[in-house]
Amino acid sequence: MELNQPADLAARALLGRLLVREEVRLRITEVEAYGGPEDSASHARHGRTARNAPMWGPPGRAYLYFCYGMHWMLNVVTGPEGEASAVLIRSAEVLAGLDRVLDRRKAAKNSPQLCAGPGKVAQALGLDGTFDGHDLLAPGGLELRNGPRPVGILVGPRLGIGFATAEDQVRPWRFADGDSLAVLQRKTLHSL
DNA sequence: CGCCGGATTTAA
DNA sequence: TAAATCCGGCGA
Repeated sequence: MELNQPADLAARALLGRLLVREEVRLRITEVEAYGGPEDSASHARHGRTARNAPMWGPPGRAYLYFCYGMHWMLNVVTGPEGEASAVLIRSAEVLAGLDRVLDRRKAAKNSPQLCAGPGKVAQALGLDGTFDGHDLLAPGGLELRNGPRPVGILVGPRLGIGFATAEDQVRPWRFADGDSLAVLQRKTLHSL
């Protein structure tokens, strides 16, 4: 699964792939690439720390972090071991296990936006810090599997990175399935 | 050691 | 538009 390559390329390769945990199956519809210390928007921007250590690990592992004091974010580690990069899973569609997802997502109704947003994706899968470093390519727990690739891909700047340099803020490292409704801020995206 | 602010979501 | 809510990273 082409994860051992630069984050932006790996990010595109992750669109359409599946995240499976027990009866819940999600199809990835939106992602964002984050690079190493040279990327001022990345958690790796201050170098290696206990929190971001998984980003330097082998590709195909999970990197989970807690944000805004209430949300877990799921990333797929990419690139060669020893170099920091990861792909944030931003949105997904529910292919199976809808009852379980609705139960976990509390008040949410079954709309195309049910898992549109990184916090929502992690919540739908019931993820937390115990999945940090988990091998997504091995059977058991949370698994990443092949799925139907998107026909058209949309590209645009990453969201929520106002703290980054102007250059990194406009870097077109957000990717989405052009045919999916589970995508945030469609207006800021354009065809690849 | 204390402060600042964040790869967000939700409801008003 | 703002509140919820907490910990990582930085400066002192």
